Amino acid sequence: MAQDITNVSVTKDAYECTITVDCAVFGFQEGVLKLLLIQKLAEPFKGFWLLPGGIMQEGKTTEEAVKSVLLNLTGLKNIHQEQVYCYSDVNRHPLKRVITISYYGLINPENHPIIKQKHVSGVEWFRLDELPELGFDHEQLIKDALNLLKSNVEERLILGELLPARFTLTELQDLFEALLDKKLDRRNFRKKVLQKGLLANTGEKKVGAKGGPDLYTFLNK
Amino acid sequence: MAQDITNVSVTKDAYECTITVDCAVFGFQEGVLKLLLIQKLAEPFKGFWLLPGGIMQEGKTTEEAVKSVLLNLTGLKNIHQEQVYCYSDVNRHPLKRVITISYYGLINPENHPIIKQKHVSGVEWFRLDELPELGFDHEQLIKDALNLLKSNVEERLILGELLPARFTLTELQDLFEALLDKKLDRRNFRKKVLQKGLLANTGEKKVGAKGGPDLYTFLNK
DNA sequence: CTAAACTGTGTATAAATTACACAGAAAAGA
DNA sequence: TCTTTTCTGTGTAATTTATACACAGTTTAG
Repeated sequence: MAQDITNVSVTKDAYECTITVDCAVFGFQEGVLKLLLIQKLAEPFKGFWLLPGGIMQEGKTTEEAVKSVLLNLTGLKNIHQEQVYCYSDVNRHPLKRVITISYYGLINPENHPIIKQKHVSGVEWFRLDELPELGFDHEQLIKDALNLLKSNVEERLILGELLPARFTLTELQDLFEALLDKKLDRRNFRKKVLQKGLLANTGEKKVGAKGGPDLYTFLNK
Repeated sequence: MAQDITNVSVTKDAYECTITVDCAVFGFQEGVLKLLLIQKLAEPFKGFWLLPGGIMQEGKTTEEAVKSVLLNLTGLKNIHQEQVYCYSDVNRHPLKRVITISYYGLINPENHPIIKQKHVSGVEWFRLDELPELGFDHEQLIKDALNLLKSNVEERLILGELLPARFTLTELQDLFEALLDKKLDRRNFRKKVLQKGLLANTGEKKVGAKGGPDLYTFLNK
């Protein structure tokens, strides 16, 4: 019953399989959290909306593959990304066996114009409560990505590129409220995020804003 | 500058790469947390101690690959396992490009005798503070696995197979103290774990133990 | 220069966490 | 069998953390 070593050790002729990456790109737009989806032009799942995704090319890391995929499908570049999970069910893709590493990204859509590339029939931002029917197991990937996003935001203040280099605490709070989908008390919110020790008051004030709010930055970044 | 669709879409001839899995098997033995390592019989890293690991075979999920690898190298079977992270650096393996999905497992060594298989020169439990020099990037994998283990234990009471079906709160606390590497107050510990709502008092007492401690079980398992 | 909209702050209350001690139950040993 | 030892189970006071809440000062808009 014991199997041979060739079954587990890495050899030149070891079984290989295609690696794909999918990326849930979240954008904060008009005060609400949205998700970027593409519409497929070709089978499988032609016409369905999906997370942007694709194969990892030779010599690339999965992180580099995510960058390449996003550029090729949506025109997006320079996206902060976090790894979510590896999905390896055998029948995830109808054409051939693939393993998928999923990521999420966080961007400010104003800084990242999306440019539909020729091999997709649509690229659009969707409100999270108005998602269309999705292909593959992408509902699950989105759910998992959103959970990780929330815990990264709340516990580690990981906000990707949603904030400019210098920002006000109100801008930060608005973000929190949209991402976590709940209203927060201003004074308590400030106490909480400041005592994490990740923020520094620049001593400068934002001009052109009522009240003259202080500008903050992230300390270790 | 825009790349062609063939670079990202899944096709029959899409680039493929070997998938490996590594598993940090933690065991709770003699009141202390240990890690199971194997010693390699062949290059690369011949003679080095490593996490048990190996390739994913055709038609298997990564979870199944972990099971197969553990059986083939250590004789272990039926191990609770949790996915940790996917490592995709291009030069992780000297023989060829591989992508590694890492897992951790938690077992009670008394229930799982380890049987050195013929293609490894050693299989041993090591105390975490007495780990030998390790091959590959396994120091990093262990660090990441241990972090996830701790947060899974503390937040979600995920204890794998370290506990029998029915156990006393003292047994649970001893586990916590070993896994988290700190001393806990008995009364406060009880309040905390009980209010998670994951445990049920069976109403029975453990026989053969002083004090006649109550036996508990996990509710949803 | 007045009105409107925003910022920054402190305190009292509630909730959660921590520190701490003793009586009862079972086993071990005389 | 009874005395000692070792373990279990529990409550409360003190501290820390989280929550609810209001007003005076600053800036833009008109």
